[in-house]
Amino acid sequence: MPECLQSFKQFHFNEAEERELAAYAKAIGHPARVRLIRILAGGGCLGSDLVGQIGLAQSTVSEHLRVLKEAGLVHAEVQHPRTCFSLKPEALDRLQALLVSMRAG
Amino acid sequence: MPECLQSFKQFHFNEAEERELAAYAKAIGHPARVRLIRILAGGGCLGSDLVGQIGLAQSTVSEHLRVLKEAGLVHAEVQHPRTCFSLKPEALDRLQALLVSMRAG
DNA sequence: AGTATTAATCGTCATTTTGCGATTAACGAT
DNA sequence: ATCGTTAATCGCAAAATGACGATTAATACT
Repeated sequence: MPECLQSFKQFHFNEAEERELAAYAKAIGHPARVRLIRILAGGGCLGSDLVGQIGLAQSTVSEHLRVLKEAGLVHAEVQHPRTCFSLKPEALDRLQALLVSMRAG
Repeated sequence: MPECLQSFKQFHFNEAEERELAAYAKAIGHPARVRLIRILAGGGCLGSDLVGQIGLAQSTVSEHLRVLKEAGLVHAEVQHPRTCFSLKPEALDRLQALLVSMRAG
């Protein structure tokens, strides 16, 4: 079915957006991080019951959370001994928008 | 703003879907692959003008295409000396649906 | 049979990622 | 001042990824 005859087409690449989308996707690209997002999407946040919910060591969960924070998907609010993690919905909105625009371009 | 008091909530994880979403995201999680998808979304397919469009070696582009194929995002149809690559829109539909359900769960 | 073209594969190297245990830092409570 | 609790960080090992040049495979055309 594919026509294969658009070799000549001009593409206007938005390199910044491409990197932005890739960064979001990369952050989500691990089952443990998908699960973390799933949990955090299910309402506010929790300390590190996250560690309990996922079958991984505390340091490993912390690292995954770091990745998510670095990508801007998750926010951390320190509260005394524990920290409160929460999703940043705007980031997921943005990701979805980037996905759409990638297809429609 | 986050309430941080849902430690007790029960989560029904769909591990298969989590891995599925992570796999899609991981495949997209590289700028070169985002660009490949962008190009392929812009109509049918092309041989390896792809190599020209992206500033990478032929073997590298081939590897990125392999990743995209393995993730089910791209289809390859061999035509004599050259191969015709095309997007699989169902896969992107599925990815978007998984993203939505991850947020709403 | 021999040539040209194109994608895939191989081998290699450097870098990054994943995971763990152990340690550290912060800070409220005793 | 000491004790708990919790998250972050430090090393470290194993594995995966990204990139390249070189080689191979497949197949139309001479």
